[in-house]
Amino acid sequence: MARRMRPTSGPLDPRSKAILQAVIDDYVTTASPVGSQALVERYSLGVSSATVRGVLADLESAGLLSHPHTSAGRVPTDAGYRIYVESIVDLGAPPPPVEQLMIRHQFGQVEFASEQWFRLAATTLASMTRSAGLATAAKPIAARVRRIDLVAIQDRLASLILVLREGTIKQGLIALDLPVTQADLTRVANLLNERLAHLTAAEIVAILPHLEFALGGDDETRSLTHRIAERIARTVAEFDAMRVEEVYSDGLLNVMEAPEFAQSEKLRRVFTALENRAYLADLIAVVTESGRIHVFIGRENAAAEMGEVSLVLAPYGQAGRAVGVVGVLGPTRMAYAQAIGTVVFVSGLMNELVDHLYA
Amino acid sequence: MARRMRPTSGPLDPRSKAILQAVIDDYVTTASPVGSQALVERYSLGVSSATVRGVLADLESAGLLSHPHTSAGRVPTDAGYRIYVESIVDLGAPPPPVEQLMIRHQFGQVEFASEQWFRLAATTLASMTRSAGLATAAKPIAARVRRIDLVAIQDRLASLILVLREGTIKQGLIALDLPVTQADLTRVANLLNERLAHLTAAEIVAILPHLEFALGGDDETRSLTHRIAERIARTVAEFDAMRVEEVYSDGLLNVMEAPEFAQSEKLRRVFTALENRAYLADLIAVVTESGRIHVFIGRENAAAEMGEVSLVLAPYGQAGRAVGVVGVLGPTRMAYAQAIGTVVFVSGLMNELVDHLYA
DNA sequence: AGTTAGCACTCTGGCAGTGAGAGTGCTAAC
DNA sequence: GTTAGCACTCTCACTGCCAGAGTGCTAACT
Repeated sequence: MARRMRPTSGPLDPRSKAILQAVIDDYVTTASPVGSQALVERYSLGVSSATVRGVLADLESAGLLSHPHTSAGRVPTDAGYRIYVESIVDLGAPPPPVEQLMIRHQFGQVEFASEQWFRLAATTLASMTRSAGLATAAKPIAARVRRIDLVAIQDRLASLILVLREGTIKQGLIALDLPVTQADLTRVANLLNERLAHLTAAEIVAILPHLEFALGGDDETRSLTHRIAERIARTVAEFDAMRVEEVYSDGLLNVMEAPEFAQSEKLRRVFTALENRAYLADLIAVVTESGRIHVFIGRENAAAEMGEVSLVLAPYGQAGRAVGVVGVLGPTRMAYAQAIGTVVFVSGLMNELVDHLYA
Repeated sequence: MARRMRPTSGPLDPRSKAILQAVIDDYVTTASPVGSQALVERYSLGVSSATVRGVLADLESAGLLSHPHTSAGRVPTDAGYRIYVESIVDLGAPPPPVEQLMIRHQFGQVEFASEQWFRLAATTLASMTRSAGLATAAKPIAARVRRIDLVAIQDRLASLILVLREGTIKQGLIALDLPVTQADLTRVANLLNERLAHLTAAEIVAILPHLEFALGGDDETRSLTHRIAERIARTVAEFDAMRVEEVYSDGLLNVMEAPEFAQSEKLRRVFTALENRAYLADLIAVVTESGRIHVFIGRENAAAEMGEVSLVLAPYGQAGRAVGVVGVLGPTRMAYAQAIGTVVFVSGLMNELVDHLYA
């Protein structure tokens, strides 16, 4: 039985690989353990069920398949999925051209640089993969101010509205020492727009000392302008420091439909993991830093709640300027090829949109 | 057996009412059908289990209780809950003073007129009632423009930023016939701010014809200004026409924990109903129009997916100016008294905030 | 050597049967 | 009108049982 002696770490011979792939394909569609007979019937492997049984036993001792119980078929382990994913990660199965066209069309109709991009990305991913779709906004490394506006709310209360280059709008309140009119605020806003447009937080801080001298007007106006400029710098810096602003998700219902989540307890764990976004933020950081697509499979996830789901996440945007993440979340038993192809496609689309924004 | 002959439509005698209430209280906490013995043990009803059995049989034939099977205890029907709710709807059980104080404090820390209000309301309701919390923004009947800003994006593309009195920010793109600079746009924005501030959509439309004459500047600027003013009127009108902008929700996980949703199929139906927001929008319309708290119990809901959940929804705001809705969603087996008390309390808080905004 | 047919073995899932427990409805006495 | 007593019903958990599916092993075959 030299076969059984093969070191578990070595690369798989083609036949074993084909059979592993067949097991995974079958299990992904049927959701039930797959036996040797079913394999020879459904896939043209060119060998008998007895031979397949031998290979299955090998794959199991290599840790790629598992056995719910003696007389059940085989189920892929996370390691098995891993091997499978490694062999397809570079390409996946891209969506059919017709769908690609449809989706391009939809993206064309959505407003420039608005949060609708990300919602649409999540929705598209969800409906194409029948899993949950995830998307984060493209977050600039160092955001730049595009436009500043000040709105009088009450005597001593103003609202600061900050439009960043990437289209993000930040709003905040400013309490004032002295009563001001909308006209005062408009004047200050115009001044600030002149001086601060296109600057980053650091650049604003750098010119703060020079700002006061450059300004005309009375003492109060100068001090007010200075305070607001500081506030703007702080707001932009806070935005820069945020790891992930928000994760848009859609199609969580698709995940609920998977038979493995029929007992709502498991489902609950997944939702809990998603609701506390810290873990997701970690994964997103990994993906953006590496700059390439990642597949996180089941228990490979550090978070125990994620033990039965997989994530396919891809970064998009321009490294060093603005990056975001799109991806899908589904049961470990996921159609990885399709999921990877779709995520790659959508991240490509988002790349184009970001390029357009920075052109 | 005169007892059994009582017309089912008549008002309940005090003892029956007390027993119905005991059944509901017990069932709400234990989630399992309650029998006559359990009732006499746990509640001081002053009568024997045999008597209670008689009353239970009456309540059942009146359609207020039901019987999963011969030898199980009683379970309240939707009609039973309805009777119960009618008797407490005016007051409910307000949250304990300590909690009230804590929540007031939290609301005090949140920014004025921002969406954080509504998120906080939903979160607060969720954690206090251990159900899902819901909240919509206070939607003005006729929104007024507070501030207009125009940002140059590209040569012939500008972004319109519209701040409404209620704090809502609307953003939209405007394609331009001729290339313009940010300076041009700023000039136009200043003009528009002068003329359109504090106006409603209808009022803007009314002054549109006079706008052009009043303006100086060249033909192009005049036509641009006119076009943007039209666009503003349209945007505000669209906002007015929207029934419900967004429903913030939190604590859906709490609902997942209820034993009646252990099979995820039922859960899925509820989520589906919430995801397609049309039905929720209907309910919200009912509540805002009536101006009072509403309890929608189980199958009373027209939407079949909602057959196993109840909603407690209360309006807040100022009738005729701006109204929104807060509430909770939970299993039919819900602690109605607590839920009603909490919703009333939170809607009161939101009232104060709105009053402050319009003061 | 690798492959295959045959076969004994194991384990699950569904089904019927059983008994304890809970709760009812009815009746007769208070 | 209320209560005690009791026969009755129905569920739930447990058991034993059987068919079916799938395995692992061995011996024969190419």
